[in-house]
Amino acid sequence: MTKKTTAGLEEIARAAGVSKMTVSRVLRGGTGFSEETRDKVLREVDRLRYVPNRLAAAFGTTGASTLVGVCVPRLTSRLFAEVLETIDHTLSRLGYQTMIGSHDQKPEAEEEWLKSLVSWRPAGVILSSREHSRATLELLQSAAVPVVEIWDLNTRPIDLSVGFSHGDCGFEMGRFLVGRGRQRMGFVGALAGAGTQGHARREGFARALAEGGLRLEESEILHDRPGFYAGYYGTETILSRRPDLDALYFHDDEMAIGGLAYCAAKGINVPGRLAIAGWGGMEAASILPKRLTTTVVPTINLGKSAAELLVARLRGEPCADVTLIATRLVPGATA
Amino acid sequence: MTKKTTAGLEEIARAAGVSKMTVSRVLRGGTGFSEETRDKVLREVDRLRYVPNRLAAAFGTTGASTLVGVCVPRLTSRLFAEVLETIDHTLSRLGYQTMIGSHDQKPEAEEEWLKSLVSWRPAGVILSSREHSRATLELLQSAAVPVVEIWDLNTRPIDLSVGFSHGDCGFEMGRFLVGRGRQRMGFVGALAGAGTQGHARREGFARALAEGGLRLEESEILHDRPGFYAGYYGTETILSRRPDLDALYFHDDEMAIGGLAYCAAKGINVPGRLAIAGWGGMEAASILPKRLTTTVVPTINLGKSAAELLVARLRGEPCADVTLIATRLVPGATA
DNA sequence: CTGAAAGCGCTAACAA
DNA sequence: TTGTTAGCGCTTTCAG
Repeated sequence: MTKKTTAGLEEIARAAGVSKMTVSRVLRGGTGFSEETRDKVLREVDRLRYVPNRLAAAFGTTGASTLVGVCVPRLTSRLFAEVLETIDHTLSRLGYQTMIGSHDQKPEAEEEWLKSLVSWRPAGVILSSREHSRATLELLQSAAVPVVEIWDLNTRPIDLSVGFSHGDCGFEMGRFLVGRGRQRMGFVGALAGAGTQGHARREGFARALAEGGLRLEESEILHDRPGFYAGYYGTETILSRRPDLDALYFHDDEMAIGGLAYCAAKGINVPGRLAIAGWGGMEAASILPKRLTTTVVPTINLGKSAAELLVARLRGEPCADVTLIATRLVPGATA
Repeated sequence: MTKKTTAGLEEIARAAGVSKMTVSRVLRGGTGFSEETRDKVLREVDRLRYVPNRLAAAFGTTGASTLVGVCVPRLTSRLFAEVLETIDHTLSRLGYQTMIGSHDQKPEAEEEWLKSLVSWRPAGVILSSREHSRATLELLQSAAVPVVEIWDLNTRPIDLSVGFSHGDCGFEMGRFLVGRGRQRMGFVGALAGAGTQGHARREGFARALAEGGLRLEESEILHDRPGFYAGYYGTETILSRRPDLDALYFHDDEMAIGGLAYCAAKGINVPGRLAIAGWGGMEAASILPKRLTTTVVPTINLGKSAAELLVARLRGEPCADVTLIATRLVPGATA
């Protein structure tokens, strides 16, 4: 029963009256064969419906597969989904294939995923968490594979880094709200499964307030995933403690929209009595009754850069170690 | 320079004083070795930081890799992201790894992805589109690989199908609105990149109206992606043509929320003057000022079932060809 | 319970 | 321009 199911190089070679090597060369579009041979080979490839076996190819050339592992916090996070989709498109256009993983902010999960990935001898790895376990670092080291760290810019990357500074996002928004004359500001965040460095934004935000002679009056960090619910209830909680706040900076847009929903439900005037600012730039943010003041993250640009840089590195082309992707504060009608 | 970079079975075998085969057997947890041998081997595996080479394993056993290809319309579609995430988790827990793809509703894109996938000799494939190109079908056939079609239930599947009926979703919502006494209903949809069989829901919806002695008065199908914007403008357009409509059924929740935003902006009373119903069950739908009337799709359940069925099939266990996943109409405050 | 031999389909290196 | 040889690291098969 060791019958072969599909035609291999061997069959094509025989049918075309050449050797396997010649077929291989033609298929990989190199040089070293005549026009005539090429046509003959391609004809047979087509006729016999040859499907290459990349498993064999990758295996045969120890350490030159076209598999790329990409690990994000969650596939269901809108921003990361955009990044992932862009990476996948870009990579496949360049002849690589993506193996995904998600770590949900747990370094052990990333580690376990990587362990499994490395056994496929990938050509490269794209990681999106800031913290890596010791074992992860060792694995990466011994796998001797290019690594791109994305999202949160790492100025001393393992290898390559593409991203932006969350602290700067927060700082910029803080300065913006100070400029708008807000006096008593609060932050509503979420701990679990954030993956978005909300705390760094909060700190940058606080720094900007301090620079403006103010302070971050109150923070409400939910032990929950960021989302509409969390934003709604977080707003309720923080306002019950400090009804005098006149501005709220949220972990992200979904939470900010939850906050807006709370205000709408309770008749709190936005931005008259309370300013609301989000982060991330989701589509909804720009259409909801009042366009949300937020920071737009260019996910497409980020994903494309990450994928292209990885491939450049793989091809031995020179490439920048650290690539900053600019975010953009977009003032809306809520702050 | 043909130096090996990592330890292989060979090295472990030598270090443990046994043969490669014994190491292989121990590692795969089969039988045919003593306690003592196993401990010795595992100790060396650990000490030498052995990383198996799955490329070699998959290659060596022609047609038995642990790769599973999953193709969805878009990674950025919330519902599909949930399905994909669940599939990925389930598969990796069962020892398989996911290779993703997205086709953006274009059969050729699915075909191209599949062509590339098949060259990795995957153990199985999960597809989410209803239409497949002729070449796709042929490839699937000749790859002789289990196929699970998800999302839109296919009652005559290529192999296995897991999903629900979009027509039934629409029908159920139609009957619900008729029951609520609505008289003049419209549908707001979107064509591009839907991947969600919106037209099937629309038809089911219209059928229910007909059954109630009514008809679908007006449809506005945008040549755009479904989303907040599309919902907003679609509502504006359909109401400008038919200001007398008293209920609107939307392609999905995002569009419905866009519609709600339009009503809020124009002071249209919901549901007093206009009822609004969505589809999909996004989180936001249940918190926005008024909880949206919608149909909840159990994405987790769907993804889990699909992955488990595929694995059952791979293991030769008996499994149902067609698995219906029940959706649930959740009445809110908008209809 | 353990081992030796063969081979999966391809590509690198060398010949011709 | 083309062909030959060897081997990637593992598993299957068969023999101890």
